[in-house]
Amino acid sequence: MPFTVCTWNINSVRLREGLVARLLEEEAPDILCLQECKSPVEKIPSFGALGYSHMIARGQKGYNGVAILSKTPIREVSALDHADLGHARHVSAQTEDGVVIHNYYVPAGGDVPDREVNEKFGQKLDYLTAMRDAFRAERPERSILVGDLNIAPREDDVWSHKQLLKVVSHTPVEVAQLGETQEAGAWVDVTRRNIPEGKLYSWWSYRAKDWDAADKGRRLDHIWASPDIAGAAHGSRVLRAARGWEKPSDHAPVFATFDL
DNA sequence: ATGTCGGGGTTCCCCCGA
Repeated sequence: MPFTVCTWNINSVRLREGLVARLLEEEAPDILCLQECKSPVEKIPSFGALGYSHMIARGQKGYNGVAILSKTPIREVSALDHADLGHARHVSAQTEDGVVIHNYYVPAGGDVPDREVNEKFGQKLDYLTAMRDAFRAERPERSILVGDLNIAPREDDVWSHKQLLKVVSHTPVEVAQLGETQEAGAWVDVTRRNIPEGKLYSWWSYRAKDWDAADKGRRLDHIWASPDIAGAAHGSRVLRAARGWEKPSDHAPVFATFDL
């Protein structure tokens, strides 16, 4: 059975309840993973009326927050507070088919890419180290990792490699750290396996006058799979149009389909 | 330094975080 997963940094699930509903109605993924819900779990709107009656989430007031919505039953596997930040940045759940879905919101890391002067950058690196160590301790199998990883690793994942080398999200130290995390789990970057060539973005700043025309994007949102199921993935895409919806999130949804 | 958003609190503006 084909199985479609979607990841979307929604930047407030309560403010954008209507956009989530639109996505579910128009695209009907089997699983939708949200980040930056910015809501306590009990205040996340229900999407049960649209057929998504199962949700596993972690939330906190005002910041962060991750949720996994599903058409079919899912059971919680874990909710990890990597680097002991006290944040709601991860939750994982297992489908009835035995597939584990990890939903991550990696810290953005502030403005200055130097942990000596910017504590948030240090927290981002520490968070990635903790992720890496968790996958070294237990190699993922039959698993999918999605989320806003807040790093655009490849040169063609940003509008200008040269101009972003010192910008948090594309610095060599972050890219190396993300690479270690990916390697620790033998994770396959499904999006780039399916779309190996060309510029590809999932985020465009609110600050650009005309985000579409300027197209100064970055690929911060990712779908990875463990090597045992990565070959089953196809149909990866970014729903760029959602960035142009009314009162949009600054991130676009990313999709992949698995024949499992 | 700046741009534009969202949330929360010391609210009807200001701060933080992104």
